[in-house]
This record gives sequence, structure tokens and C-alpha cells, in this order.
Amino acid sequence: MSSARRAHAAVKVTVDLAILTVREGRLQVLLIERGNEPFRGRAALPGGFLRDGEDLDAAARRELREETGLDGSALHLAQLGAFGAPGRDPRGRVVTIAYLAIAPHLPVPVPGSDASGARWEPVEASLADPDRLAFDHGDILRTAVDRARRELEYTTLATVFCGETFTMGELREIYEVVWGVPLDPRNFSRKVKKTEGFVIPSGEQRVQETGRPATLYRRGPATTLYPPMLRGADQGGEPVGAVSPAR
Amino acid sequence: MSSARRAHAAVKVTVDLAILTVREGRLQVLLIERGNEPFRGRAALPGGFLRDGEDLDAAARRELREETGLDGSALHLAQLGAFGAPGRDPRGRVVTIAYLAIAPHLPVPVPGSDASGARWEPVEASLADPDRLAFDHGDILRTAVDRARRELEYTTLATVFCGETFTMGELREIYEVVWGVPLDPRNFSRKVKKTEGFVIPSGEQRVQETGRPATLYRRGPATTLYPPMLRGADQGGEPVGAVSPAR
DNA sequence: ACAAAAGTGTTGAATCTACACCCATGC
DNA sequence: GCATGGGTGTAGATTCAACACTTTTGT
Repeated sequence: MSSARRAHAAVKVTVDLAILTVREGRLQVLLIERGNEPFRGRAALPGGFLRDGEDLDAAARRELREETGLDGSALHLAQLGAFGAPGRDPRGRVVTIAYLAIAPHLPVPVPGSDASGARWEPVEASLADPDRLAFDHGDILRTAVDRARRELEYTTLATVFCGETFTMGELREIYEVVWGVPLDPRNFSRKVKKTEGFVIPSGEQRVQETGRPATLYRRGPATTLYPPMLRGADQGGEPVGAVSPAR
Repeated sequence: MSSARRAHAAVKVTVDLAILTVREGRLQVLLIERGNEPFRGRAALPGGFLRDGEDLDAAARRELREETGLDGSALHLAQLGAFGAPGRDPRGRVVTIAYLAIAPHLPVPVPGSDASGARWEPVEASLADPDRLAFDHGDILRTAVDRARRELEYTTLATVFCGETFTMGELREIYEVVWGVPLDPRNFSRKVKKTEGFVIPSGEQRVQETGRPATLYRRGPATTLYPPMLRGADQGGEPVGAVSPAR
């Protein structure tokens, strides 16, 4: 217990974004290099302070646009939760609202970026060293990846990793990369097609470098998957965000 | 777009709790009657301001204790997310971090309560009128109930609704009440027992008012359920907290 | 022809659902 | 005995996992 105990702590609120994509066969996250103190020169998730009169979701979309040039209305954007440990920001008491954004396989590093250097990096690299990212961004990223993995099971989230149209193989690659397990192409295809509203055939085909041309699909109207896509047992992890032992 | 647009909005942070239990065959939420403005006399979720140097989770546990007399370490407590729409609190800019707490079937209203009147109320009643609860607490409660329903499927959350020991019938009642669907007692029992680590027999029995005595169980070590408990198709709802159309 | 990727069919194992049936208690 | 809830057995439908096999392209 610290001694300071005035009620109504003076708090600043930031919004931070874990923007994930699948590139080069790996799950990658968009990082910026911090141009200012604290943590100057360190890699960090893009984000910034909440403005007066601004909604949280709007702030997330604005930061997305300012720092990456991406259009928030086209991306999946969902709140992950609040991170507010007292010592997480050396400037003072700062609570951040973390967001998970999913980007389709994008051109490259990112156009119109505000920050010194924005780049994609494989999440394993970012998570390998707990102090690789500024603040508690390692924790946030871990939460984001967990969430993305989980949501692939029960929702159609995987389709937003893909472009406007995509092949069954591309969609399957999303699952394989995010989950880190190989899936049977035959059974995968069958299951996706059988799940009502998951994907709809666009009527066109795409010629591959090799092999038979693949049917192109686009997102269907469904958001939740029933039955869910399975990735086998275990997976561990707390029930989503449990705080107390509760056991 | 509002005109005020200084960066670094001055914000206060509160913590609000949606405390759920199953009582009298219904899913109920703990409400207090507000003793101060704004919304004086209106029903609201318990909560209060974050203090200096205090962790978010610690604040949630403190409010739980202060306002309800419950011991946070014994309850399931998990963050739901942040709610921060600009107009949600007439006192100014207040972002709240909402928590979901699950309480076992408790004695009654609640001992040692701080607030004028704390009471349990069926969630349908609280949600029937969008303005029944103060602030945006209706939204928060809806999110909490959705989350609880979802977590019953994939986690052992149901056991924390029960006391230290419980019968299969009591555990089943949790599912039936929270989901609002009847379940087959025979299949339910079999499935729970087959899921490793969900429950463990305590070796004792409880004599009922009527019928054969029931075996008493206590929580097992598992936190996630595989395979999950199923409640049939649909359910609808956005993919958990999607913000943008993303479609 | 051959490699490579897209797809279809099939089969055995596991699971879900529904329900018949037995067990143990209070009245 | 009989009502009531706890609990086991079992059969048919559905789903899953694994893999043989066919289709369609580029080289």
C-alpha cells in the first residue's frame, strides 16, 4: 500500500493500438519508434492521448489514421481493455485503453505515417524480450494476440485479415499462422463452406503461380461461427481476464 | 465534432462493478441507490473513483468491499472494459473501467454496505428500461451479462456462482438461469463429469427436500472447458466488442 | 510427364441428443 | 405405493479427423 491516498486521482488517458496483420507467413504487429521521452528510441505500439470531448473509439480511429495512414472505418477495431498499473508510465498516472485492430495484408510499412519509423514486426520477436517494447506494451500485445487467437475460433475475424477477395488457401493460412498449427486443407475448406454466411463465392477465380486456379471468396454476413472452428484441446490461459484467484 | 480540442483531456477515472448472482431462480445484479447527485435516488452499479497510486484491479476490489462488504479475494473479478463516451457523466469527463464480479448465492441483500440501499434485482428488470440505471450503467450491465453467458460456455465460471460445495442440480440451474434455456439433467451431469478438472466429488451427499440425495462437488482445477458446453446455435451479438462496421 | 495446389468421397472414431430405465429418499 | 429428483445405458444422427483420389493449372 502506497501512502498517497487522495481520492480522485488526476489521471491522463491514452489510447494504444495493437494492429495485427499476417505478412510473409507470420503474424506481425505494427510498431513505431518513439521520438520523444520517455522510452525515446524504443519500439512501441502506436497511440496517443485522449482529447477533450472525444469518444474512446473515435480516439482509437484517429490515432490509427494519424500514426499509420490507415482508414479506421475499413478495419476491424475492438477494445481490448484498460491497462492502468500505477507505475506503467514514468510521466505520471496514465491509464491506457488498448484496442485491437486487424489489417488486411497491406502494401508495405505504411504510408503517411506520423511517427519517425513505423514498421511491421513478427509478434514473437516483440514478445521475446519483456522489455523490448516501451511501457507495458508487451502485456498489451500479448493480450491482443490471445484475443485474436480466441476470436478466430468463434467469429469470422479471420476474413478481415484478408483482402476484399481471397482464396480458401489464403484464409486457411491466416488460421495456420495465427494459431501456429497446420490445418488440413480439405477439411478446412469443407468446414468453412458449410458454415452459413462465413464466405460467399465471388464467382471468379485466381490463377496461382502453380496448381489449379482457386475460387475467390468474399466475406459473408455472419459474425459468429456456429459451430466454431476448432484448434484442438488445451491452450491454457486464464478465462479471459480473471483478476483474482477465484478458485 | 465538438469544438474543444486541446490535447490531454483532463479525465477522472472510476471503477464500476456489475456483480451478478443467481437468486430465486433468476440472474440478479447488485444495485445501490445513489445518495448524491448526479442521478440522486436512481439505481446504479456500485463503484467509485480511482485513487492515487492504486491499481485498477485493486480499486475494483476496494469498491467491492466498501460498497457491499464482500471480500474480493473470494470472488471472481474480471475487467469488462472501459466506457468513456463524452456525455456519460454530467460532472465532466469521466471514464469508467467496468468489472464483472460473480458472487455465489449470498446470505441476503448484503451486510456492511456503504451505500444507502444495496439490493439484488433481476437483470431483466434493470435492462427493461434503458434509463432505469444511472449513467450508462445499462450498457455496462448488458455487456456484463453477455460476457457471463459467453464465459459459461468456455470456462468453469459457473462454479463460482455456486457455494463451496454444490450439487449437479445446482450447477445446472446456473446454466439454465443465465442462459434462459432448459437443459437435460442426465446429459448435463454426464458431460460435466467427463470434462477433466471441472468438478471433483467431495465424497459427501446432501439430502434434498425430496428425491434421492445428491452427490456434492467442489470446483476442479480447470479454468477452460474443452470441449465447451453448448447452448445451441445463434445468440447473435457482435463479435465481442467490435467497434467499426468492419464488414 | 510432373509438380503443386484445389477440391470431392469415404471411413472409423467421437460427440450430441433424446429418451428408456434404475436408484434413493420423503410422504 | 408414489412422487420427485439423482444418475446410468443406449441408439440414431451429426460431426470430426485422416487420407485416398480426382481436377486443373504452369513448367
